[in-house]
Amino acid sequence: MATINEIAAKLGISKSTVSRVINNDPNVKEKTRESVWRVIRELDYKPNIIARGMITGSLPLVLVIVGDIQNHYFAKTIIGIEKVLTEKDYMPVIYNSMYDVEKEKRLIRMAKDCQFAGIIPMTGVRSNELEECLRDVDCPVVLINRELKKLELDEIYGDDVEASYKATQELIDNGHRVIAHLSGSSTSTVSAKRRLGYCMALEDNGIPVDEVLIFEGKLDMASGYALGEKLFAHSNITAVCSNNFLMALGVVRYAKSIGKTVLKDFDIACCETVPDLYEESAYVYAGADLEEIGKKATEILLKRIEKSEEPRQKICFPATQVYNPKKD
Amino acid sequence: MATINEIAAKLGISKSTVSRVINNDPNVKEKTRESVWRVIRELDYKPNIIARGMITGSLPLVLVIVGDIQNHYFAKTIIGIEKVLTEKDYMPVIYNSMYDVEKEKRLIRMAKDCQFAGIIPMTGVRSNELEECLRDVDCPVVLINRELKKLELDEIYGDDVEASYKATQELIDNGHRVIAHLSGSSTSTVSAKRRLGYCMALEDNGIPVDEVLIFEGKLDMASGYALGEKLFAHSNITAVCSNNFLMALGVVRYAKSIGKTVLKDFDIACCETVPDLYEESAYVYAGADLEEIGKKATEILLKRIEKSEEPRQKICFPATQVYNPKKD
DNA sequence: GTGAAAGCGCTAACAA
DNA sequence: TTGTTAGCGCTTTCAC
Repeated sequence: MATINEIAAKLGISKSTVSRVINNDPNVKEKTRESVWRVIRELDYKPNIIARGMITGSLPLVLVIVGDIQNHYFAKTIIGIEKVLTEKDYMPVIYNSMYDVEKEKRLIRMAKDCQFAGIIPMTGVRSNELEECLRDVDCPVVLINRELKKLELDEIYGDDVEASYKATQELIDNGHRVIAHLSGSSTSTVSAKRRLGYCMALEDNGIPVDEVLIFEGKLDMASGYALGEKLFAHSNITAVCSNNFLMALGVVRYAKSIGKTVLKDFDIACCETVPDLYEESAYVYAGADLEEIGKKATEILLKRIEKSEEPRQKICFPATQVYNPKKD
Repeated sequence: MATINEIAAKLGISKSTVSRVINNDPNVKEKTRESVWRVIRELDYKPNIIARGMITGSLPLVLVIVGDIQNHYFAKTIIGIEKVLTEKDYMPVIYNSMYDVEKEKRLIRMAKDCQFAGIIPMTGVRSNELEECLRDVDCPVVLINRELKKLELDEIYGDDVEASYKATQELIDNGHRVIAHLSGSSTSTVSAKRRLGYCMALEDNGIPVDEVLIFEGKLDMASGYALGEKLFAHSNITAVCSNNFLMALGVVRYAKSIGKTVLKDFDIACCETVPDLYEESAYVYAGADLEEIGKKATEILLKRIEKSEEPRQKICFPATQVYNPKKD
């Protein structure tokens, strides 16, 4: 690997000048600049990121923590993050925590030790310990879809209350009155908001909230399947407002196993956008544009990395993507 | 952040001794060692990974390239990789290429520039350019489920021919004779092998291979859905051997849209293990244990990073996980 | 416009 | 068993 020294030696100039050229310092004579670039190309020189990192104190790496990589909710957001990051020569480091706070803490510490340029935590788990951990890092942090009350961080999030409200409203519009809600853990901010939107929509339509109709589970398909069993034990339930798509899939799978069919025997809604193939399917849904959320968060993170002193931002993306198979 | 110098100063010893303690050099008096550790704890000292990296020439980061993070095939393997890696204080850097060779090349170059400790490419795309790119890196590389003929690299892979063979055999055992095959791109080694296993099983059972029954597509659900339409145009097809699970899901979804039901109207098999919730479902499948593959590959990579001079390894994991809903 | 020199935090010879 | 020294490749003063 060629170094800055070799280039300097080859041209009979000092390495400072070479460094200036690499870093686009204007104080270099045009001729010198050109000859340096020429040799850089000749020698296929690549700056040593680690050596540079030692001085600048950081590496061009951004840690992105997601709860479950198989969940399209995270996957779609990651697409947006990656687009912005790689464009600016930063490298996304995706970490799949499986909602395990200990794992997340461990990775954040590693990112700190490796002097990452930034961190984007995207899991919805509230956790004091994690908050402590995040307070200790010395790089910018932008939160996606989560709040950390004690920390003054930029926050980008979809309007989950609105999404859930709209999804529930669609079910009500379809004529349903006994609507179950599948919720995630109550320690998740996102889940809490979606539960709230569901309750608000019911109340605004004069339907009393019945706690018995709210089922709590994990956010995966298996959990949806398990809750499906409990849920259909209530013979009077005609619709389900599911926290997320994966759980909804699980419910539909269970329903099928007992001979019930979506749209015919019951309606089901998700409080988030669905994977592409399901965009015009039997699922009612309402949610924000996840890729845009990912992009926006990353843009803000990059600005912070470049030491922007803008005031703290809290950006809410409305639930613009709404679909109801019985309407559209 | 405390440094090695502060610790040395505080104890009135040299930084070399501190460095020795940190790196578990046996040539340190027990008393000295203890006092150093005490101060390390007092000052909450963390070694600067970047500074260390400058000397050792590498960072404790391993790049893992997958084609599609939403595909459980990759996700399951990643679980195994992450377990081994974090245990040894390495950090997994997952990159989701969406099967885009350009993106992969870019990330590999970044990993090289950042002096990553190792790379695990897991996409099945054959590509000369990628091969060039991988030849240039100076860290160990272990391949999962892919071959690079020109490079002498360790390779860990599931026996895809066997998986496909077994899956097809199960369909034949169920009485099928007109079995379609959904294949991935022919530039993918894995896809080519699965196609081969399908053909071999047919031939071994005296069923001539009919090219018309082989459909090529992308490896996602949408593609399966699209191919479903072509496929069911052949009214005589009674079973489908799908390259992967996502495509199979797509087919089943399309089938449903035209009123066809799995197990009743047709059988479908996947040449890989399925996500947990589908382990005892309507899908026939055969495949290797993906988590084990991930673990094994990572163990070998770690050994290479520690300069093990073992001969090159090619480890094949047989398709031990077989399921047929009509048998079990 | 350019160069010389210091130094980031650490490891690894070599010396004692 | 420990200390001294050099240096990894780069950026960044500070002179000139």
